[in-house]
This record gives sequence, structure tokens and C-alpha cells, in this order.
Amino acid sequence: MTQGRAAGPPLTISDIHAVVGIRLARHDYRYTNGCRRLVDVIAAAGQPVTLPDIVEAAPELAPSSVYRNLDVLERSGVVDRIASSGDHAHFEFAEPLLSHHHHLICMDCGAIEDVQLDDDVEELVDRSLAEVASRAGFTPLRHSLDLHGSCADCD
Amino acid sequence: MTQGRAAGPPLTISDIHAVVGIRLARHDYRYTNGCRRLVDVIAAAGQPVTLPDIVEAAPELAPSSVYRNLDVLERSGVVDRIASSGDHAHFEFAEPLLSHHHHLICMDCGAIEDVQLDDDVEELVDRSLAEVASRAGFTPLRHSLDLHGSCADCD
DNA sequence: AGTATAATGAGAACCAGTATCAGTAACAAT
DNA sequence: ATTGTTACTGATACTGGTTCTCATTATACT
Repeated sequence: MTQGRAAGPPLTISDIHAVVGIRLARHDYRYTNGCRRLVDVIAAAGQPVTLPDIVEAAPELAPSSVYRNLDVLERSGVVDRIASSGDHAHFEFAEPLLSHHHHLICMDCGAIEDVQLDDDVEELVDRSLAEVASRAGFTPLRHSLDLHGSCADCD
Repeated sequence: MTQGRAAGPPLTISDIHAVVGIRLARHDYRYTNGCRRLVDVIAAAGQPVTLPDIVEAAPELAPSSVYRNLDVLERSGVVDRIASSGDHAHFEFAEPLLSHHHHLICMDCGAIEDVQLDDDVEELVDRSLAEVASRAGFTPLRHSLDLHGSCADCD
């Protein structure tokens, strides 16, 4: 569970497009220009993005299409929607495209930053969660471990 | 950080009302009947609740007042708002009233169940997160560790 | 080319949550 | 008790992020 991508050289944008294409095809979706452009923006950001972030970076994308394509990408396992208590939902690549990580969520400005923990911590957390889940008859898919507080800017 | 309440006998409803009263007073809020009723409902549920849950359990409560009082309780540190990707926000008692715990979140039906992890796991996670946070100039307030998957009912 | 099917995007609709505000209840001081 | 002050209530209107609609456009298949 949640093993993610082995740490190593980061995927190139071509790698990402190749993986996304395969995943979309597997779900009978086409890899259209709009979708490709959206993937470009998410890849370029390197951090979780909101709809305003996306249309600012690519004003030619129609908001309604962006939302629809984010949904398509989410269904295909390409992006994850990060539930924050802020105004907008945040989106980032799902695990095979991004190595396993967690979030620093600023409770003031809503910014979300990615961070990684040591492998031994991850292992222990996974084992511990798996045990608790099985006790509750719960089938685990992934875990999210977020730290809430104030970012360097807001502090 | 996130030490929570020592595991022990659960707080009685009177204990809870006493603590809530103190916290509200500290923030210059009155502990009104509506608020008291709301606390009763949350306590009785024993699990994170949504607005529909609350008005179903106490139809005499006006939705607008419930939202306002949830806000008051949140500002006073009595309840936490749990951001889920479902339609409604979930609310539950904050840490001094509930011992530190985590959530099993069903991705199908949106149900949220509380679970606890071993102390040594919590300690390791805390240490690890604190280190990562300080490296990013981030001031941690609390962490959330949620397991996403399918609950026993939906599986 | 021709047909079928899917994606697009502008706008409308939806709906959880918030703000408004007149009415009401609770407290304080005389 | 009575008045004055302040805070809470709750029906309703509003806001704004997200989703839906549907006529148009693009793509894939034959």
C-alpha cells in the first residue's frame, strides 16, 4: 500500500504525458489538447494547484472544461483532489506520477506544500494503519498525512 | 504537540458541558440553549457529524443557527471541522474533549470513523513532522492522518 | 468522404455555507 | 420590577465554487 514511486530522477514531461496517455486510454478517455495542456500546467507548477492557478497559467483553458478534465484525470488515477478547508479544491498528480509525500497546509492563506518523510516512518505508519483498518473491516486504499499550521509567509 | 487527552474514562456529558462552557466564556460567548443542544447532539453521535446529521437528530435546531454555533464552537476550540471530499463538512469535538485520533474515510459513502494509533507511532510521526516543518519554516499546529478506502458496509 | 461518438465551452443551474436583519431573550444597572 | 444594552435566533436572501446542459466542434472508425 502507498508505496509510491521509488525516489529517483524526476519524470520528464514526456514521461508524464506517456503515463497519462496510457491511464486515460485504459479508461476509454481521449488525451485531448485541453487535457494535455492541463497536465502541462500541473507539471509545471510542481505543487498542488487550484482552478484560479490553472486558468492564470493557461488563460486559453475554459474553466468548465478544466473542471471536467480534472474530473476525467481524477477518475483515471492521474490526479488527486486534496480536500482543504479553503475556498478552492487543490489538485496534484497522483502517486505513481509523484513519489509518496504529505502536505504542509497553511491555515491562514490556504497554501499547500509537499513534503516527504523518512521511509521507516512511512512503513511504521502503514503497518499501524493496516492493523487498525483490518480491525474495523475497512479496506485501505491510501493514507493522507497532513500538517496544519502557519507557513513561513503567514507566520 | 498533539498530545491530546490521556486515555482514560470517557468524559460524561456534564464534564463536556462544563469544559465547553469554560471555553465559550473565555471567548466571550454565551452558552445558549441552542449551543447546548448542539453539543448534546455531537456528544451523542460519538462520531463526526454533518449538518444533515445534526438537524435529523434535533429538528428543532435551525440550520442557520447550527452553522453559526458550529462556527462559534470552532473559534472557541471546542469542535474541529474535518475537510472531506464529500458534500458536507464533518464536525467533531476538538482534542481536549476527544483523545487524539485519526479517521477512516470511506470513499464510497463518505462515512468517517475515528480510530487511535499506538503512542509510539504517534510520537515518531510527531517528531518526523516537526523536523520537516522546521526545515520549511512552517509552524505546526496539529496533524491529520486519515486512511482512505472502503468501509465494511460499502466493500 | 461519411458517420458515429466524444470533447468543448459559454451559460445556467445547483447547493453548501454565509450574511442580513428584524425580532427575541438574557444580563446589568438603576 | 423596569429600563437599557447587548447578544442570540432563525427565516430568508445571497455568494461563489463546482457541476450540468446542450448546441457546436473535433476526433476516430469504416
